[in-house]
Amino acid sequence: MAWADLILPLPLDGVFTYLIPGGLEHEVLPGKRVLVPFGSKKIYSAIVKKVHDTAPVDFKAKEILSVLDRDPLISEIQIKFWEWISEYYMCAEGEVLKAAMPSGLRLESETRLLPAGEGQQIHQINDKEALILKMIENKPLSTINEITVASGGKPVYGIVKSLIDKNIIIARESLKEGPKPRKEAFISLHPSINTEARLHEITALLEKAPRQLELFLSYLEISEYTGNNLPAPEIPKKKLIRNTAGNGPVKALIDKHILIETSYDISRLLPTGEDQKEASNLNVFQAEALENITDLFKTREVVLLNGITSAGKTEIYIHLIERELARGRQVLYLLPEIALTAQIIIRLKHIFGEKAGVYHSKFSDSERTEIWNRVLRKDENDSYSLILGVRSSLFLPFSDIGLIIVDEEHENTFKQFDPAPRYHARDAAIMLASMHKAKTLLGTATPSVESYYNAQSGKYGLVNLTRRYLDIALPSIVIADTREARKRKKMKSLFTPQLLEGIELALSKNEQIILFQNRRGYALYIECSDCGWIPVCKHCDVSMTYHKTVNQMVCHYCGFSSRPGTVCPDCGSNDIRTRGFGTEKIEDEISIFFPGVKVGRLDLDSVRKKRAHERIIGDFEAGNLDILVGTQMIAKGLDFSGVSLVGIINADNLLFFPDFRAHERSFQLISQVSGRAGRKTRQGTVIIQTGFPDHPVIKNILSNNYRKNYLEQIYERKQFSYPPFVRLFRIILKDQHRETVEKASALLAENLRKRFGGRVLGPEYPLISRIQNRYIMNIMLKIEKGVALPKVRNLLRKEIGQIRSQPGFKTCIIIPDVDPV
DNA sequence: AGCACGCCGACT
DNA sequence: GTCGGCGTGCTC
Repeated sequence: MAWADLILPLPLDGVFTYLIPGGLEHEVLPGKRVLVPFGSKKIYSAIVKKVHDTAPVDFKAKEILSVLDRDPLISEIQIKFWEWISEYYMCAEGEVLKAAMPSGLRLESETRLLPAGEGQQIHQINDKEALILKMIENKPLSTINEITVASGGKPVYGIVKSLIDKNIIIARESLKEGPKPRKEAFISLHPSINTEARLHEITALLEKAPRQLELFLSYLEISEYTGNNLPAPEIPKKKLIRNTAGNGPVKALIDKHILIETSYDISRLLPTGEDQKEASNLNVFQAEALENITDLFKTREVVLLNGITSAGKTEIYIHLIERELARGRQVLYLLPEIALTAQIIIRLKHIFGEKAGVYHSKFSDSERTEIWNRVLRKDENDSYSLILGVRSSLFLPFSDIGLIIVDEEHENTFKQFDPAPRYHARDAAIMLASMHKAKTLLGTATPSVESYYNAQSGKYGLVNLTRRYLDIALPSIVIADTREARKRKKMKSLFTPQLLEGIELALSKNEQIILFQNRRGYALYIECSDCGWIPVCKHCDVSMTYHKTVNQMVCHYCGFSSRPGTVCPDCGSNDIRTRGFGTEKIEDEISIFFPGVKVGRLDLDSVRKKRAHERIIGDFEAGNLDILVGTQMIAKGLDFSGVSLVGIINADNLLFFPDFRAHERSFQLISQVSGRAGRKTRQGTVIIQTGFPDHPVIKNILSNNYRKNYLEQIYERKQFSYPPFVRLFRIILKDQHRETVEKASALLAENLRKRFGGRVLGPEYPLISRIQNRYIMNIMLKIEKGVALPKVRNLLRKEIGQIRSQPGFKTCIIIPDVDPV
């Protein structure tokens, strides 16, 4: 056993074999991190995948420099899961590693070096080693990179390694490393001060130190402590010193043993124990659904819970989670980014307290590392056994999952697109669950066609929950025909008379309104009305969206922005107008039609700033806003009791989006948004503006008929060979030169057709044919059921490799995207 | 990905 | 004459 196959955090296929140096034989184990040299300069920390005794034949293995962990950091199941993701989604295992681990745990050439410290034997060291050692002694915690630079750019790892071997220096070990959790200081009274008499004594004692006295009294006031032999409450230090100058008095009182200061991890201070609530009792329909789920889990790995909005799915989840935790197993509750809101977090935190951890993309790396560690340390008192997280929380180091809940299962944001691995969190969750011998529950009001199909075919269990919690009436839906209104010249800007009346009525009754528009920005574009010139992004092939508040035109694909001129650069005309409309413009128009009304906006632009999202939602909840204008962000997981009207400004740009999922998505989105209307007591109203009131999807929405919509969709999918009847592979080609992508795509498509025939579609330019100066072409592969997928993948890999190896195509980026959404 | 090597154009 | 551009090959 002398070699180790390693996964390096690089987008390179396969593993890399390194020699295990003498002395490390028993330390190099699967799942541990090791430090290795790679290429001429770099040092990476890699994960050991396998240890073996097969000598490599066609290359000379380098040696592992050091082992970073005492115990494996990655379990066997995780390695298997990474392997599956990389195989299924056709990416390198290194790319999975990068997505899976917080970068804090992935030290690269940033590895810090330390002198080994006292009591070391004196070894013989040569001049070079002495020099490096000196550097490390002078500046402990230097990185390998820094030392390389300091020694004139010459590779130093050999020297570093021999110093590590001689135990003269050490690479900082994982056990000591990692970011410190953020702490918050709390102030309490010294335990000896616990009677009213003592309090009086202290007050007298502090007579001559007015500032300290003031502080002491202010503690008593805030904490409402009166001394009755009870322990004094801890209050946040921030709160105590808010009105005092500086830290001096606090320190003085601590020195006098009057106050004591304690620090806690901030993450433990999120809503916890004190107001912990019980899960509420289930109504008869929920109880029945719960029982059905339990029953189906006896025979199925996956159950789809199709529960309409407001049916109380979360309550059912809570009961299932409680049961699983009681069995000592872990639970993962996955939500799409936009649905993971404060509302749901607080609710679950109240019930599960410190057992529940939240994993969100907005967390800093140190917070992620902290969560990682708390999942890893199962069964310790600060460990998390329930994780509430976004798709990447699939990669947390669970050791024994009992249940994975995928809420809002139909959301396409569960599919990662940008960097590899391009995985679908719902599908990956099902795989992960099976590796843990756990069950998966998919929950949604509007199942994806794929999942519902699986439920119909018996592959998944299906549980319906059709009764709204407390029997709240469904909102009444009004279709406002924009074409008709336009014909009669009744349209006022973007609004039909129905919508304007609806808004007015709601406002008069002091009720709140949500307006949904699927586009952000002010205008979709600016146009010269004389020559038709439209400004386009100079890096991408899209027209620029005009944002009025900043007077900028912004490209929503690459973020490039520029200031619009007042004259057309093409023809010199100064008749430049805005066309189309986004959320910003609606916000603007509302204040014209309804002066004095308070309007808020919730879209990607308005929530860029940290906490802006919470602030806007909070304002709306508190009734400080009358109208909330937003994109799909408003559709998810929010529960506003004061809303009586939901307006959908333009359903048509959803319905006619050129994609085979457009109808499915329209139904889902409009249902979700509608669900925001009139939740608690009153019946709400939804007004949908469309030019096509007879469109089948609109009809299905009117009759609230998910099933009919599904049947229409599944029929189309079958007719035109789309998932779930076929499996899609999209191959994306990108290059800076139009000609290169076109030639490479044409050749790849031609070669693929030789193997797959008519299953190959394209190449085609996508809707946006150039992004960030790269031209893009897509080839689609439709593989019918029953064809062996590993074979397909191998052929695809081979053909892609074949194109990549040709001179002239070397610069072309070729990316397979499996099960694209 | 990141780095070295090597081959061509515009510069001190 | 050389500096630096990118196209290409390689990394255990």
